[in-house]
Amino acid sequence: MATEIHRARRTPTPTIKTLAEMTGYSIATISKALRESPVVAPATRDIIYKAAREVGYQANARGMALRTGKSFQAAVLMPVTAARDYEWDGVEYTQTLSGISQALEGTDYRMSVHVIRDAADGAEAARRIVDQGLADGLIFSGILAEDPRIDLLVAEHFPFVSMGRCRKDLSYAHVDIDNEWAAHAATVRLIAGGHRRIALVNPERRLSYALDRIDGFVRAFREAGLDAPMELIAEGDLSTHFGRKTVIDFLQLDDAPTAFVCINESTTLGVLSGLGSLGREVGVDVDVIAYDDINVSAYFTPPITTFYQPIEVLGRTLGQFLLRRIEGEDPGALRQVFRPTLIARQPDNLGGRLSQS
Amino acid sequence: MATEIHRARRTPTPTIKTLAEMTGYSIATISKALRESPVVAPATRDIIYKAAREVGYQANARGMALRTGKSFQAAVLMPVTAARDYEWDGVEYTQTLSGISQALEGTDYRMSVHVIRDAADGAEAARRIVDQGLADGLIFSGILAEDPRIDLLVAEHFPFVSMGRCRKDLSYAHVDIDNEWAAHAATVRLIAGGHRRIALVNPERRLSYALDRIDGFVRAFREAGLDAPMELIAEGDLSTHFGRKTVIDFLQLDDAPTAFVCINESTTLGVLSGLGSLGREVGVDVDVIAYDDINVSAYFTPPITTFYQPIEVLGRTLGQFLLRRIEGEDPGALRQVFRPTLIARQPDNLGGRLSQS
DNA sequence: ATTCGAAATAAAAACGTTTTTATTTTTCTT
DNA sequence: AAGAAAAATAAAAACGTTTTTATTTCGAAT
Repeated sequence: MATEIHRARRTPTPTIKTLAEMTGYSIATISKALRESPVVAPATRDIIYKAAREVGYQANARGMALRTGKSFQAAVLMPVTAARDYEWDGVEYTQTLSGISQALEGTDYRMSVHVIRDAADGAEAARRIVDQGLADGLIFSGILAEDPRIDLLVAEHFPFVSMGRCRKDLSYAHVDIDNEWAAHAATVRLIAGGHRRIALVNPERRLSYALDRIDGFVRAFREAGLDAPMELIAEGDLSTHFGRKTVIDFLQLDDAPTAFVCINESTTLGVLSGLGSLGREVGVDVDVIAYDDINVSAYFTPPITTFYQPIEVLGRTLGQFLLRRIEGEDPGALRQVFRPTLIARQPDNLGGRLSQS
Repeated sequence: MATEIHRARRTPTPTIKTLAEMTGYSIATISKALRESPVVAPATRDIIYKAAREVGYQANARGMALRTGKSFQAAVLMPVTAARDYEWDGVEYTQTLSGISQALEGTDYRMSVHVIRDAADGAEAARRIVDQGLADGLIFSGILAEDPRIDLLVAEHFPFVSMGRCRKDLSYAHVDIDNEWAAHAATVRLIAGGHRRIALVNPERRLSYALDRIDGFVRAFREAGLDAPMELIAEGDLSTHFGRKTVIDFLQLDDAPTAFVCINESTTLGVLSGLGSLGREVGVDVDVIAYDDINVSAYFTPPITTFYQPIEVLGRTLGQFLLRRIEGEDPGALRQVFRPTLIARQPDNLGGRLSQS
């Protein structure tokens, strides 16, 4: 049997050298022309472009990378729950990645994803990316009140954009959801409905946005001249299990909550599951306001009032900001805080009904 | 004000040249020693390794890439729904990515994610990855009965592993879930429970696993000496909306189904939502068997019987297979089909109860 | 008409590897 | 002890760019 020819190269992939031979110019001129350098004569530029198009020239990323020291990679740290038994942890990353990738489209940058299991893991990954030059920029979320990654990257002058803000006063590019505002709005709404015992189903306190939400929650009570029920702030991971457990625990209290503000869709499902098990009905016995990550609250039974913020938009902004950071733009100019929109699906006036009886 | 020094290099990152100077050997020997080439004397190797450890030498990926023509990237095509109104979809992809990344840990490979919006997009991405050498291997899912990506990659001898099998008789590395078996098992279970009118909530027929599931569905009926109700096979995207719509449509039929076999968790939620709207109760009026992607069916009200397959394991296998493919291993040896386990949470014997009345 | 300076292009070096080829050193054979 | 073969190492080339430095060309000024 004849030897098989693997991957027979039809034409040896065109390089800058190919173009040099085609046009008679030197490779230096070719390079400059393609980079739109002003030193090369317009006429020459045109000729070179034409040749490039003709053979379908694509700059070799590896050559560029070696010479420039860049990697043309935008790294994203993607958190994945470390739990052995996987539970939906409500971390909706596909949309984020989609948004980032949209922003990167048409540029020389590719998106590389680094899975991290916890905060320490994330810090280590950031360190590695910086030290080994694995990427030219970094995007990450799950920002801690004191986040070592932000400290590191700011100190190293490494381009990055965080999804979320830490509590330190540093200048860095970021995109965030206005959690303080949203928690405030949700709580105000429930207080207006007559609720006084409102539970906040919240993430762990070391997460920066957990604190933001507590701030908003407390402010709503304060503005109503009430004391916020701090003992009704549950702290945990974002799993469905946590939502369920919280409801079951809290409803055993003497002075049980009549309403729940949930952190995300995953916990909301758990809250509904818990209420179902206890025979309580949403909108009748208890009110729930949630955060809609994946646009599915409409399908819960009953549909739940939520705050909605399309994550893909955040992702796109993250990507755009990162590109600008990599270009050297000042981080101070690159910040955006989104306010989610309220989608009312429940009257949230259980309290009102209660007081009538 | 003095000029600020950005990223002051403490020590200029050690290269192979640094080691050459340290040890007195030539860079050629250093390279060979680090690559564990047998031509270099063991004693020399030790000296070089020691020096490498001492300065914390890390091979420069860009240099390696240029010289070897490799990219040290494992590309993953991640499908994201093109729908404007985002619906729960692809939530389980984070688990896949996590598994792949686990397999890549400790190797020189990084994971780059390419978001694709539809099948055509995917084919184009694959083409680009091959032509531009963007990666050394490729992983993708959402396999069509006739998948152009598989055709392309097989023809190009490009290393890849698919999550799912196409219907053509080709030799290629793949990982899959035994959908035929699972659909069969679910249907058998419902038939045994007394159901005759069983609906299959299925993905579009051009997807290979949609056909597998139909095969299993039909086989279960045939083995029971019955005709499969082909008119009760609903075809659509995997959205929650689709699940809901299917239920509402089907329950208007004269000869409406008494049971539903669902494709995934998202559609299941839609099915439950639909049943809720119609005032039907799961386990009383209708039985449902689902596929559990993200382990939350236990939290539905009521909990739903599901087939469960930890996606992360699939991801890990995908990654491992890809590495072996890149090493040049024969694709014929790299195939694995997983059978999900049944988690019974409902008796599924509504039919039995019906026939008693 | 020379010379000068600017504009355009070419040549050469460099980025950090791996690999091929060449050279030196060692070991063995007689 | 000389020579050949084998082992170990060194030198050089190459991968495809970008960038710095050098050279050529051309028009303008004297």
